[in-house]
Amino acid sequence: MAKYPKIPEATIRRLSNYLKCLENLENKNEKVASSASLASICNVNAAQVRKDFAYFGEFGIRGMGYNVKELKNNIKEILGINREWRIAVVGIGNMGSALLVYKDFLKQNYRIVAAFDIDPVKVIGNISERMGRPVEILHIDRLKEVVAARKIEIGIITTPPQEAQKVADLLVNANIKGILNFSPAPVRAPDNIKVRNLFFTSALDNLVYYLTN
Amino acid sequence: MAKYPKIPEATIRRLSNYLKCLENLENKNEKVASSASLASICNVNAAQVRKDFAYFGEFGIRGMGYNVKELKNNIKEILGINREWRIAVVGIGNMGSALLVYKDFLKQNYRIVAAFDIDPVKVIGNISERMGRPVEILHIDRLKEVVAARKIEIGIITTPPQEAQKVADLLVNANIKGILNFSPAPVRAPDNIKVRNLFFTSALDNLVYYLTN
DNA sequence: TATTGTGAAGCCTTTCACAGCA
DNA sequence: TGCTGTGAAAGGCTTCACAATA
Repeated sequence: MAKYPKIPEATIRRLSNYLKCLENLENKNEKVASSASLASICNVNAAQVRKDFAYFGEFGIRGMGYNVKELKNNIKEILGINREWRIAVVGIGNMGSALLVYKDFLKQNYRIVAAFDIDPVKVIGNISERMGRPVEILHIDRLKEVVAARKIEIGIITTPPQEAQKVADLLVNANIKGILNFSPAPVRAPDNIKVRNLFFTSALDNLVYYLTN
Repeated sequence: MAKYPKIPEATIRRLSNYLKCLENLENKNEKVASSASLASICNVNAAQVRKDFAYFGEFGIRGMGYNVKELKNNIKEILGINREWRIAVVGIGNMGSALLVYKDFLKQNYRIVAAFDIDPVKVIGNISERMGRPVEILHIDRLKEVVAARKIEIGIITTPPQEAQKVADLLVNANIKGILNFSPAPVRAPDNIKVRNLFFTSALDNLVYYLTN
């Protein structure tokens, strides 16, 4: 732990973005990117780009720029995503089902290795089977057992909002390390568990604010 | 426009969060919330909460706190979401279909009034029909016409990443005002169009960074 | 008395400007 | 020459501490 000195949170957020942009450049067969070109793609200042990287090392070549592939790998290592992360999805409705087959997770080494619902039989009949059922849907009662057996570290919540906190508690009890909550009700967990609440409406709210003001 | 003075971007982001927390409190029949209680739920400093609101007016009662319902309405007005916003979803795969029936959008006055795909016939046979088809799936060629006819202001992109920029260009051409991109490829648009790229993996990347470091 | 609203201080982040280097 | 890496300056945000007040 504490592999790096104190890094601005905003820098960490931007790293993910740089990564997506670099993958894009790689797909276009671009080998090199300058801080200026990355900055323009990501809507930030070029000095910001250089400073963000400089927290972690000297990744660039003066007079040249950054090697796209190398920089990509460096960012992955910084973020800790240069290895597989095993994930459980809880709540296999429409959104949960969509995530089970979401292609970008696979590409990024995020592996959904278990799926849970309160009513797996119904779910299989309704949605998941039609999507090719990438993982078996299990009853929520088996959460703790399966999280341990399959070495799952992250839980994604895609239940209705009324169930979200209950599921979060179950995940904590199952010794999960981190929770990503897609349901529209904020969930809490003890301080040693990292929680991210991702509200779809927040992205729209933000957009709308800047459209209005 | 410019209804308010210069507000920190972070404040706008937090307002959405306060709103979700207030809705939660309202569901629990809480009538009043103090800056301290909101702060603890939202993991911010109490002075921060008060300052965030103070940019826009005096919403609280000294010695008492904030009236949950009033504060909720004030935030909605600030964000500009105290009216209906009409939305088109482009790309009706698993994620697009899930958004078409996403309940929290309805609750928040976000109305998906059109859905587009390159192959509406196939989509209807595959996914959307099974979800009760809340809106008719139209061919992407009709985008511009339908955006105008239905007074659509926001476009959501849920296509595969290779198509995302093309769709963004079509939305711009259709005189959309804002774009929310759910595909994992960043899209760009002229400065007068507001764009938000929402990458699911970014939320995981962030979580993983703090799990690792 | 309890809690808001807020000026001022402190801290953190961004940007500038240029030295350093391939 | 051109672009990175970085110290210093500028700017912005958060927190403190307390006056205001229901």
